[in-house]
Amino acid sequence: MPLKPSADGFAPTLVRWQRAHGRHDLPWQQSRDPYRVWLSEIMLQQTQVVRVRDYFARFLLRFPEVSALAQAPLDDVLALWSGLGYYSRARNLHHCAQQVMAVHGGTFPRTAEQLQTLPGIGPSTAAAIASICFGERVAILDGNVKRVLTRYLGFDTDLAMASNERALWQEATRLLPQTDLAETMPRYTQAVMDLGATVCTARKPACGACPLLGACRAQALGTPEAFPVKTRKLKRSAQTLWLLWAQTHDGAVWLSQRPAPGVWAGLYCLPLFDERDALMNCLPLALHPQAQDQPVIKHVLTHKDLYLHPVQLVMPAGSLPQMAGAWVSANQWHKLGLPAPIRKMLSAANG
DNA sequence: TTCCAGGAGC
DNA sequence: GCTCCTGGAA
Repeated sequence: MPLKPSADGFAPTLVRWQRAHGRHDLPWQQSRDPYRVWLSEIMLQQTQVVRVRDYFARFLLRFPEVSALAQAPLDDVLALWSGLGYYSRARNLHHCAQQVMAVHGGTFPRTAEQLQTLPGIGPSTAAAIASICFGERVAILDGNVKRVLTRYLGFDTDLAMASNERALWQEATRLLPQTDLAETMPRYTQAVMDLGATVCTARKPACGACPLLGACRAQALGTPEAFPVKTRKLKRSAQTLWLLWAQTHDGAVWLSQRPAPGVWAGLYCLPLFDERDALMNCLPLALHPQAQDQPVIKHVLTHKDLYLHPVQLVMPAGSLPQMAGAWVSANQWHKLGLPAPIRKMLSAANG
């Protein structure tokens, strides 16, 4: 008997499907320890599973529990996070660990409502932790789930409007399991994430392998890829930045820490300038002939194209007193938190 | 080369 | 409503 796009049968179908066809081998699935689930959920925000695996393992090795993370210097956390992107997540992660220690006595709160008060934990992440670890009946609504639900329901209003997003959240709550919550909620939450990641994909969804086949509105319409509907007014601007790439003969580079708000906040970076003149004005005149413009690197952010112009300068050791920063030896900068394009550029030049 | 997925904070 | 990053797919 085919399902109707109603609440009946939706959750049980997904729970059964998860048992047989969901993912069970992810490292953070081996326990319902809130620390591990929290750590993985923060890393999985805006980031694919394949990229998270190694970072998760390294973090857990270095910080086996929340107290270790709370005690670590922020620089260590950023260094370990380097390359994963969206560095405010790392700063919030650290801040959250400290708050769990200071405010909650080292134990994560057990409800989504309380979890949401912690830094870096929004409504969806709070629901993920509360449902997986504590069986609370709360709905996650990340990108995967929006896709699954809008397709299943044929939900075709614009999610860019807050009222429509709220309506979808209500639908998500209506579709949750009704019974045996301690047992079904963790598996249901995992099921919608798994279905969105492996079957109900953004492009070329594998409708033939979907347990909701026959009940899904979008599949019946033949236009699954038309969901979810979200108008975006993304105007991407361009910005040129000049990088002072000062290097000694033995491979040390001049690095300074990025200020708190803005791109790459808290990371170590080559000094950045808006204009080439501003960069050159920070150098002694005698060094100007040594300056060599390197090929432009294009680095794309969500809504900004960065054009990075490195100006390389090999010079004797000695300080560059006109600007903040320090010489960092090749052994040391490898271990620092660096933006991905900077790390890549330095590594290509120095092996 | 361009396009795109992916939540929280402010 | 705007800001934040990256790598893989098209």
